[in-house]
Amino acid sequence: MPAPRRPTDAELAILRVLWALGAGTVREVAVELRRESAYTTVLKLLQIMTDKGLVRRDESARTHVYRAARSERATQRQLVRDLADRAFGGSAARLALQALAARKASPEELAEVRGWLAEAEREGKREGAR
Amino acid sequence: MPAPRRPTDAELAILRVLWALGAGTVREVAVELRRESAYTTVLKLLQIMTDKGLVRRDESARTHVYRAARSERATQRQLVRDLADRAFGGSAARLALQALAARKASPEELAEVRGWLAEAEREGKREGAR
DNA sequence: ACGTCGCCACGAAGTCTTTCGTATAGTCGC
DNA sequence: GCGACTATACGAAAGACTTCGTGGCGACGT
Repeated sequence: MPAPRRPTDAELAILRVLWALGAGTVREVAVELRRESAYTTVLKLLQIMTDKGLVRRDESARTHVYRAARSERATQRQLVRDLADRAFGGSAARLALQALAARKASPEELAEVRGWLAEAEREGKREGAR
Repeated sequence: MPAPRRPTDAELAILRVLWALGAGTVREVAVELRRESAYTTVLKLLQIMTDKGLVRRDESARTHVYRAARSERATQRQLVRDLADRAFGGSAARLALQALAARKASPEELAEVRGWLAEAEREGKREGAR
């Protein structure tokens, strides 16, 4: 494996569908994106993505079935890291703060931030006491 | 202004230099990126970026001086929003959480998160009491 | 058996991004 | 004025991204 290149916009749109579906045929993905792309466009993209290793293809049936090669979470993490490097001097935390400032969060999201913060402070204290 | 398209990788690298310098000539930017690009490459990119409206150019002197058209913060915000839309279902908060999980934060950054959280909860409470 | 339909493979076009070489011209020192 | 050194402008090439048309092949109904 040479180097895991960052998925392009069109590839990401397809990955989103595959993550939601779990797995899907070309037609299923194309239907999901119906306004955006013709069938053969989706097919071509999936072929390219197979070559790149972004998706895996089950060819046992005549109609192939695709699934994302990496999890949504792992891909998100890669994209976040990439953006942090390109635009935030490598600081994911500063990226996070900018994201928090961008839009209002739901109560659930707030709770998650609270939980993360508590965890981070616990760790900080433990190291500080050493 | 038609629509502020997202800066490409090479453009972002140049913008980073301009933000750090405040303003700069082609040569100054090129020196900053010395290992990465030849002088004329930087020049060409700056010309393109001028057309796109990403930078502004002062031509009063023979040696032109460039500065970023939009602030670092505004650009970061645009990129965050863009990534949230493309990979996080539009939720900037979920993007933030992913970023927080990615790497360890410094005490200062922790404090900022704490401050943001306090603010967000104050607002939530006020709305809840209505 | 044959027409129709769905499926995959492939190629090609158009655009965008990035790179750099070459051309042209201003400026300074002598 | 001339040469050396700057500067900008422009064009071209190479690669990536995205789009879709065409062709061929198998499956299925009648």
